[in-house]
Amino acid sequence: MMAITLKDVAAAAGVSRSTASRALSGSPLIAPETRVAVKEVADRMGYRPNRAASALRSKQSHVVGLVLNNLINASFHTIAEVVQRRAAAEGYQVMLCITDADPRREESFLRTLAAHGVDGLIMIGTGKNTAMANALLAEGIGVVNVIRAAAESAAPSVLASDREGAHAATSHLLDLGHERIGFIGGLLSANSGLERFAGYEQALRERGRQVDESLVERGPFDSAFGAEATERLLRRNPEMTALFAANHEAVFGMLPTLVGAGVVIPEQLSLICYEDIPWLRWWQPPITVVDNGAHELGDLAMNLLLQQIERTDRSTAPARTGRAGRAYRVGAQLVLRSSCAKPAAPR
Amino acid sequence: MMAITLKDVAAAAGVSRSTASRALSGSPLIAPETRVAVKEVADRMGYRPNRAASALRSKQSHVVGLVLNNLINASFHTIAEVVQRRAAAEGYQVMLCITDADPRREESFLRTLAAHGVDGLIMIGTGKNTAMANALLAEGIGVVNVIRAAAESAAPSVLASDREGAHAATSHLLDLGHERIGFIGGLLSANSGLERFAGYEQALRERGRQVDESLVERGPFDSAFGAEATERLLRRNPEMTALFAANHEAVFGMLPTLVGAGVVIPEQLSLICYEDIPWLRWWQPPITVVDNGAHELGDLAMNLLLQQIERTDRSTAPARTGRAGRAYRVGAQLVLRSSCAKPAAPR
DNA sequence: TCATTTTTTGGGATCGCTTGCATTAGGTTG
DNA sequence: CAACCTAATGCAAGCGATCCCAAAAAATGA
Repeated sequence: MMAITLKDVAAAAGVSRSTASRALSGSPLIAPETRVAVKEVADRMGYRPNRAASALRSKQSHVVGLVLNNLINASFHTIAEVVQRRAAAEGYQVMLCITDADPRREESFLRTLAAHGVDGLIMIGTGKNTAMANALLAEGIGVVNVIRAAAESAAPSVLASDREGAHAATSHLLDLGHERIGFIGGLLSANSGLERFAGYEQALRERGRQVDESLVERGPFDSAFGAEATERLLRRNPEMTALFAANHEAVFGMLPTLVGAGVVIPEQLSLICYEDIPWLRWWQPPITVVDNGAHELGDLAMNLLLQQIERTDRSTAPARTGRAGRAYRVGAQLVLRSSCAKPAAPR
Repeated sequence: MMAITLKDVAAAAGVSRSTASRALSGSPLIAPETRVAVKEVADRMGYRPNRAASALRSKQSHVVGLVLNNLINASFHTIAEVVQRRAAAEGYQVMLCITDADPRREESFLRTLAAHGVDGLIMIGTGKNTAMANALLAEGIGVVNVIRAAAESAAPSVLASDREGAHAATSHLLDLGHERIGFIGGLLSANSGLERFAGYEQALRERGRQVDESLVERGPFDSAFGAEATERLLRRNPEMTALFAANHEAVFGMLPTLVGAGVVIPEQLSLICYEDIPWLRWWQPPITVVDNGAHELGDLAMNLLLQQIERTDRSTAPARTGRAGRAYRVGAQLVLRSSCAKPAAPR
């Protein structure tokens, strides 16, 4: 069961292999009638070009790598979907790599992707393999960082606006007249955790207020923490009138706890969550959220990657080595729904 | 910036290309010392074998395809994660294909995957391209169906136990003494929708009861439908004491609606949901669910695929053509939590 | 020691495609 | 009509690995 090769098509069409190749790959130096004829024969025979051979010879695999922590997280699988869709639309396939944020696994994937000759890769990286990523870039492999980017990265980055998003959410609550606003966030070791807290702090400062650490809970990105943190905050701060959940995974634990504690939203507590997880829209009441723009992050990343690939395509010169990669920001959007109101007893 | 090739490694190690190749690919016919020496040189030089060349010559790409509807659905991205992890652990890369359940896109992906020379593929298919999938199988490309499988498929299938899961859930509610059990399900056009309804019906029948269509809501797999369906059921059936949500996406709309309507679980309504979405465990009260075993589905699928790949590896004979592929079932598990109780007023 | 077997290595063809260069066909111009 | 140019095609050389087959080296036995 030997597969049909270009040679077979050429023979059947009565042309040489070169001509057949040019006809199918859209080269301009070929007679239009020849092209049509060859294409027709190829179709009829069910010819499938051998990508491995093509990649070997032309140094173009039409494959891009996607390196990320996991697919459970909503932002991540949204990005993965967007990237895959755009890639497919442009004639590229996507190689999926899940790192669990482990630098060693990440490094191994980078090597493997390079071995597979990917034309480029998009990474939500750990920041620990920037040197290697830069080396790949210098070799002519496109690289785009998403969400996280080390300062030394020579590749362009698409970043979320964590600080701005948190700032907008906190400001909105302050505008409504809230004084005691709880904050459930990620660990300060995580970049997004740091930035969101900074946004919260900045908004308070701008109104001449200070962060009250008794209103702050920081922990891992998971539901169990969300549940515990919520309980602690409620117990410790009976006078808390608003809550900003900046740790998106914690929301899974937080909402049920609030319901269980009989807290009425927004009458007793105003609430804003980070990340627009679909079901938050269906909650009763619908929850106001900060949309971090996962869709746009993926889309822009793919655009930048395609740009790089096209560029290295035409000129063999590797794309701008040395210079630090430009950073693009995707805005965070405050999506107003019904979980926020004026505090019950405004001062 | 030419990459290091096997030739370079061989030269540096003072051996021939054949020897170097054998040393690195774990062939048994080579002196142990030579192997060590060559490996060391390769390491030191940062040699990365060119997979395209390797694939071209050896007909083994070490890439598998994964074809599925989307990554938003929890079962799907869980399966994707498991498959990717297992694949990576076994030295395979995963090419991700998102079809949106569109047969035309699916066909295009199958062609492309074949063109890329994948060693095998796992598909949550539409069932409309079985002929093509069978052809690929005959060509020696491994194929495994997941969740859905056409009868004519020659590839093995890993199926969920939708009917059994629904049967277990309904039986549990009947055991508790419930008489009027609502059903929110998927459209009968979807296979899982059909099967889950069948399980619900069968459980009722076994106790000598009939399906009351006024207790049944069927619709698309989305939150909006879940919200509306819940509202309709509550309005239409004040005497309904239990609810089985067999349409996992609908749950996002259903739960908030129940809360909004002030329905107390499980005192006023017992509830079971299909699919173990993480946050259902954190709900107040924690929701009893049917776990469809997404994790196991992915794991088993990958095992079967690897088996096929190994097999076609040794003997060139294509794996059992003609015969219909064997079907494996992954059991559904009723995970008891706190959302079910005896009906308030048992007869 | 020499013939014979076994183990290890090297030579070179080959996988299927792309691409630089040579060639031919067809058209234009002085 | 020769001379020349352009457009279309063909030839053949690789890309970097693998692997058959033969050669060399090492081990074994008589």
